[in-house]
Amino acid sequence: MTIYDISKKAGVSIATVSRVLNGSDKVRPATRKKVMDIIEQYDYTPNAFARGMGLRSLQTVGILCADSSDLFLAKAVYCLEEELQANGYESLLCCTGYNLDIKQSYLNLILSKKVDAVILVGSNFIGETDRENQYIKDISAQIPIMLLNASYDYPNVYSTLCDDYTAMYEATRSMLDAGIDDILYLYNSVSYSGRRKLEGFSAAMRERHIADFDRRIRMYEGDPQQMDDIASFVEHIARNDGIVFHGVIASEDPLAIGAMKYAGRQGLSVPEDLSVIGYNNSMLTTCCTPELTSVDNRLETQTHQLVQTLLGVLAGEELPKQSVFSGRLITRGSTIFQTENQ
Amino acid sequence: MTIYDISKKAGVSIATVSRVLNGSDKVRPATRKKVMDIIEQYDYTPNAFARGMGLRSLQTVGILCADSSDLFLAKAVYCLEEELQANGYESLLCCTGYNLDIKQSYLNLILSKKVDAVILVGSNFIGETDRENQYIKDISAQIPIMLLNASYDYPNVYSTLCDDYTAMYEATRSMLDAGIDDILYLYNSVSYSGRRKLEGFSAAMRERHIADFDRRIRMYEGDPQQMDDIASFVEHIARNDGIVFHGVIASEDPLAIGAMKYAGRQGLSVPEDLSVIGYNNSMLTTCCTPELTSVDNRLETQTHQLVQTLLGVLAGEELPKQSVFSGRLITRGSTIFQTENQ
DNA sequence: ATGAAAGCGCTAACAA
DNA sequence: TTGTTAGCGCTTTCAT
Repeated sequence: MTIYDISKKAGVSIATVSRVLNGSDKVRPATRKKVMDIIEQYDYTPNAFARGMGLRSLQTVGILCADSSDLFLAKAVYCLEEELQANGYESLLCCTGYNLDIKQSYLNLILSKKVDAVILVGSNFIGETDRENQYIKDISAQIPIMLLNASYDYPNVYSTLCDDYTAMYEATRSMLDAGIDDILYLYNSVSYSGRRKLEGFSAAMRERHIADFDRRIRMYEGDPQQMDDIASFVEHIARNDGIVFHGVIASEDPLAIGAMKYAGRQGLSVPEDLSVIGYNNSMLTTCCTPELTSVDNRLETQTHQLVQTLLGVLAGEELPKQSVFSGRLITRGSTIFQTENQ
Repeated sequence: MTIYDISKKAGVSIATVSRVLNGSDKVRPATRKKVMDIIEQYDYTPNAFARGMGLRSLQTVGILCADSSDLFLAKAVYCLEEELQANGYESLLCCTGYNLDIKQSYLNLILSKKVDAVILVGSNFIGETDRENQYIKDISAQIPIMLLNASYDYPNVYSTLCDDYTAMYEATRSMLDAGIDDILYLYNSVSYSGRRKLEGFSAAMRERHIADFDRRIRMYEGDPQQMDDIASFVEHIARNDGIVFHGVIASEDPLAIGAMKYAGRQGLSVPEDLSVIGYNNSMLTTCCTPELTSVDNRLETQTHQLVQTLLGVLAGEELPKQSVFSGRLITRGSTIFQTENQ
């Protein structure tokens, strides 16, 4: 069923059908109705490809994320899709995995679909070297790039993120203020955001002149969904490396949960013997006992802002290149201290 | 940059460029190289829409899921994407929400993109009435429909699912065998799969002649990611409705976690005072203390099977309309009984 | 092995 | 208000 078939059946030209389809106001109501009836009767849907051939926008944005089964990324994608849809945009999602080459080819692919913009979800799309980020420059020459939870300063690239550095700095300060200074820092990603968190932690520790704090910074390289493996990893640090700690700060909630699990195995009680802070304020924080204190990076606020910025950019407005939100520590049972925030 | 530009620069015709692009073997190696060099030099990617105009397959399948932030659905989508990509297919994801009308329009949308097939993830795409499922019939006339975790008997519709009825029946039996027969059954969805689980539970209870067991079947209608709300819901059942129970079986892990949280609040210990069984064997099962016994519905096995079936169907093979896997109970600390399965 | 040319289904000038 | 027509970029016969 094509526009030709419809036009024939309706006794009008294809242009008129096209006008009806695109909601042009230059169609007589009677004509419109006649055409609409045929369209509905035959349940006709215009071919998206033929339509895409025209030059105009397709009201579509590409969303790339490394791993849609990651709790944080999945929620981000969901919020973005919802928000975009509410504003009349479709979204095209690709999960790229964590390999940069693949990312690049996915981006080309998505570009070939004439998206109006692309959203890169998560900070692992930004590398440390210029060469790694070249692909961003290339693409931004064609369409706007929106970064969620990452930052890159370049024309036509817009960043929305949480100030992970300060959030982590303050979370660390809270723990230090509670008198705990032998803190194990767990992380599992060296992405932009991962590095910022680590820097925030280090800054707070250095400021308080905590000796050898970097001996207690450990990277977990296993599957972050396997709490048992994480617990074993922590156990190994405590036992084999002889590291003593009364606090754990993790760059992701699952790592923190793993640390709590370790505590459980050792008969240590949380928070009396071990204080634990996670990051992302995900659903997991309320699944464990005690509940997990965690940094809320205001994902929904971020996705909302990102889409608003995107709409503005597409409308040709001048908008800030970077929108930074503050994180906030949500205090729950896994820490003994209180903070001034709710 | 179009195929014309490339052909001009390479000094060949567009047909030759097209052949190179599509890996035809009717191109002299020297010519191929000449063209490839230009393509790479200009980082040219063919326009997907123009390409889509031709009648052939675009090697794309549409994936629809209600809510990509749901732990189970997100993982399913991820596994499917991965598996499809490994087999040279792209995927187009749409999150539809739980409203049927929207589903329908999404499906039309996805169809207009000439996908080779569509995968419906989760059982909430199948309604109870014929009218609700009419859209499936319509679409299956055009392309194959793959159902994950749902079943519908119709030509060109292929189902891959877990036998939720039996899995839940056996889980219930396990609990009954352990001497617990005042069981609270929590659920939050009346989807096909939700109904099957409930039927399995009821069958086991009826078989043992448990009196009034249906008084302890309760539907939670709030946000399933809010453990606290779930806990309050359970508390309400216990207190206001005066229901006594020493076991909880839930149709989803989060509901079970909520029940454990309720137990924690009441000073009840799990599993001594309350045995709890969840469903899906998600990441959450190892986040709580004690860990949650849960039914593993073998998601990865299912997604693998689904994609294999899909590839076969697209290749014109004759394949079973329905692939059913058995669930298995993974016993963890939230129950006292042991089962024979690992 | 390569090129010329006819569509694919639609949009958007331009005419009427 | 409606119709005619020229592309959009590519694939695919059909010639050569």
